[in-house]
Amino acid sequence: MTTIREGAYAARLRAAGLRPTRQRLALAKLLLAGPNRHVTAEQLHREAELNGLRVSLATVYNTLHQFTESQLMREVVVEPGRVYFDTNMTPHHHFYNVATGALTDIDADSLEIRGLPAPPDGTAVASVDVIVRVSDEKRN
Amino acid sequence: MTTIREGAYAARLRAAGLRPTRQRLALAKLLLAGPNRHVTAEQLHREAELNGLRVSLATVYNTLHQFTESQLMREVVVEPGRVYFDTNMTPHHHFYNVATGALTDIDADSLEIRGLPAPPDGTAVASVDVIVRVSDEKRN
DNA sequence: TTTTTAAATTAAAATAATTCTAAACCCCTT
DNA sequence: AAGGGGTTTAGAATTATTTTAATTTAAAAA
Repeated sequence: MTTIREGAYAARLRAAGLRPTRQRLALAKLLLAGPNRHVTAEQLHREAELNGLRVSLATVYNTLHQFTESQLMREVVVEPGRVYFDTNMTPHHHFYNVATGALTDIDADSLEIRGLPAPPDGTAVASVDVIVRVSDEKRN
Repeated sequence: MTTIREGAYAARLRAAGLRPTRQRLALAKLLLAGPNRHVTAEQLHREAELNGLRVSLATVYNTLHQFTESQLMREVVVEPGRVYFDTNMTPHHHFYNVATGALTDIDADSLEIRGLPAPPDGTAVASVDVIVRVSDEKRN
């Protein structure tokens, strides 16, 4: 027992095989406290600095990717050059507002996909991502 | 009747409001002759040069985007930094082999999506993209 | 506790994909 | 044949991300 008491986030990082460093802990708190979030690396970096954490953008990228590998988050690509990191790890899909960039979750349970053909020879399905692109309806 | 006879590709470009220039015609032939294709800008650029067309990468990008706007093609984003241009304009989805980068079409008619919730307030569904990620099954 | 070791962080440079710029060019009409 | 405006181009610029190499820090060993 080297440490008397260990925070819940430190424990989660350890469980994922990641050393609970200052910056990882701070980012984990920003990301994983409260409701699910969709953030870009740039957004999270700005947010961290606003909260007084001195952290480089490279570290934010590293950390987001490590969290993704460790299944603490997932990545969502909606457009060229637009990648979100998503803290919602339950199976789900997304609405993507092409005008505002806003992502909204769609619970996987509410969606049923039937008739999916067999995948190409020698391959197996790893995951299914549905992105429903939406736009402001006033238009037209 | 300014021109006696006009190639089929020139006519298609005109119909899309694009002047049938040498490079646009050549790229259109590469893309739209034969079966449907999934290409990156870089691939098409290399292919054009192999076929003796002197064309800059910027023009390939411009042309692919113009073709996309004109509904001659569509764009498919599968991963950060990986954009394919797809000549199949019938409604369809994709298998994406994460190991090889290969895209395979899934006819939209074969797929049925039920239970899609209402889109966020003030928005209307523009399109639905399904990407089924597959990997080599030998693994494991 | 101090030392050691390996991992993590950083600034800065590098890379990759794409877009912009401004000049040269060419398609089309007259 | 000539002129005008869209088109093409090389190269610079931009954006997003990754790498590098040096420094710092956390965890283990002494």
